Amino acid sequence: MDLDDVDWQLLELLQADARMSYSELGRRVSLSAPAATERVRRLEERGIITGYSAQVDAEKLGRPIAAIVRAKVRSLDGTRFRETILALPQVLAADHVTGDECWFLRISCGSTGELESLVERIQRYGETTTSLVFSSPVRRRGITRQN
Amino acid sequence: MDLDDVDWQLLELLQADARMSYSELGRRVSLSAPAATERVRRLEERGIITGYSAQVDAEKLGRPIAAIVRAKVRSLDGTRFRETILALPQVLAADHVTGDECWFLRISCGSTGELESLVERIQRYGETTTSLVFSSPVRRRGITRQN
DNA sequence: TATGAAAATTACATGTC
DNA sequence: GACATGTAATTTTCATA
Repeated sequence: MDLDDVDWQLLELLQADARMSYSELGRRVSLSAPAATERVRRLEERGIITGYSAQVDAEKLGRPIAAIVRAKVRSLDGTRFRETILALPQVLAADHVTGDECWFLRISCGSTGELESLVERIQRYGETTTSLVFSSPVRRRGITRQN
Repeated sequence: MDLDDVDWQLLELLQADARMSYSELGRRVSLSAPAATERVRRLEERGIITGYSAQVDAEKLGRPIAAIVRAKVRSLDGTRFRETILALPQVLAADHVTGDECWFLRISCGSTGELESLVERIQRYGETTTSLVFSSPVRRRGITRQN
């Protein structure tokens, strides 16, 4: 997609700290603030930067249970599954993948009881396998330039 | 953790757009800019907000292959596994979970060849199961107040 | 609320094809 | 000469004591 060194630096800086000011970004990449601003604007426009989000500690927000639920969903039920399950607030991420167990859901909830009823709802669409998350040593590594 | 309505609103706003200015945040929650700033500062200080990051499109950055690799790692090899595998730039996330297949790795790479050699490296620590990601209909839902 | 800093906007310069 | 991309200068908005 034809990015130069400065674009990659900006991407890395913004993946590490999305609230960094344009002035500071400019300073770090040795560019004036307007030039840095324009670079970032173009990265957004091209769809390379898709958004900016605060990361929060789910545990501190009263949701200590994290789980990965894998589900086998029959293709006929796919639409309803997407409409109902994927819309639930406990579903933080959902990947449609190859193989027999075709959905991977990342779940966050307040108690094992809540997880239980959630899994039961998912099971109306097919078999599930649930794994509780002990820890996530790598949380969200940024995409870096691959040499 | 004793958050009020305004704190939750700020969390939702910042999870949706981490670059929103304090003035704008204040406007949205009917607070002065300094008051909003102080609220956010406290959320950071309390560890509720852990950071801010730009989201990027891996595909547009030349990494069209996303995969979930599940690995069975013998506990004796755990330390070396953490040191070597979890440090790789292709590993975007890693969860240590309950059950036999004790690691879930989210992989992003440029080609199936790259994925292959990565999986081979992981297999030195134990058996793996790899699923290619077709799509991720839910990418990173924010944590919202649960009623 | 007041001050300095940063963002947005405008105009202008430079380099590349 | 036209376009992309940068700096400089100015005004408005924002951050922060």
